[in-house]
Amino acid sequence: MSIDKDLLDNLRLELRRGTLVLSVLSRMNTPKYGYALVQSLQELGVSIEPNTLYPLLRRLESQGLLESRWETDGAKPRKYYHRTSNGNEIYDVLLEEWQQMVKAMTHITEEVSP
Amino acid sequence: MSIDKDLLDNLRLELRRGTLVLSVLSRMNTPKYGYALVQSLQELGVSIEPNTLYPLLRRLESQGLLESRWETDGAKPRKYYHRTSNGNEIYDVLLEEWQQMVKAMTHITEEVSP
DNA sequence: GACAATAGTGTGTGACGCACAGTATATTGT
DNA sequence: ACAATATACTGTGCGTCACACACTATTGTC
Repeated sequence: MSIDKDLLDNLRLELRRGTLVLSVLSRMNTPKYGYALVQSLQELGVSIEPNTLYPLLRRLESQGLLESRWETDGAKPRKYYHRTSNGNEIYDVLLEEWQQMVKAMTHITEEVSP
Repeated sequence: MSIDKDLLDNLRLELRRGTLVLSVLSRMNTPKYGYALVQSLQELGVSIEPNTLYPLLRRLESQGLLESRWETDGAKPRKYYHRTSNGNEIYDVLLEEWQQMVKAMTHITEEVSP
């Protein structure tokens, strides 16, 4: 029986929810702009489309975790984002949550069911 | 500045999506019924409400990953679930996905941003 | 001038954890 | 005997977000 690709893609997508926020916030201790962030996340093993990242950056800004400023000096205008102090706090707590979850998941998937 | 609890709860919930499927599937190599599963997941560090677990079990069955049968011998009728062969395959692949994700997340959150 | 790369915005959809509401029966406590 | 609690389950709607689709604009390369 072959695996249902649609179902697998769907489950994979559900696993990604939430972790993208953590990935992005982890990079934003120093200012970065969207296009370069796509590249550097890719290099670090987190594949994300521009169409997903730009709205995410804007949402995190509206939620008060990031703030932005335009750099228009160069050839192309770029919107730089960085974490706010609130974003720093939320990031720290979320990272802890993630680590607890990983421990729990490691424990439960290694425990043999009776 | 105090942390926005609502936002944190929301982000925490997003992190949970997907992992509950993995948690539940990990337990279903041997048949189990809903109420006991809530208890045993709780003991293994995965807190889940019955109102969340029962619909999840039914959804996984409709997706072909679990199948069920009623046990009506005892004092109370119980619906036992266990993984299908398709569910076994999906579980193995999803577990691998999760482990890749954990590695990527560990890498990216430990990497100091320039 | 055509095409690719760079850099961004706007909008709608599908899926799921959750909350709320509910049913039914057995067991325990008074 | 009756109330409270525990056990065991079903039904339904909502909020949220990663994604897909569509789009704009300018620079760089050939």
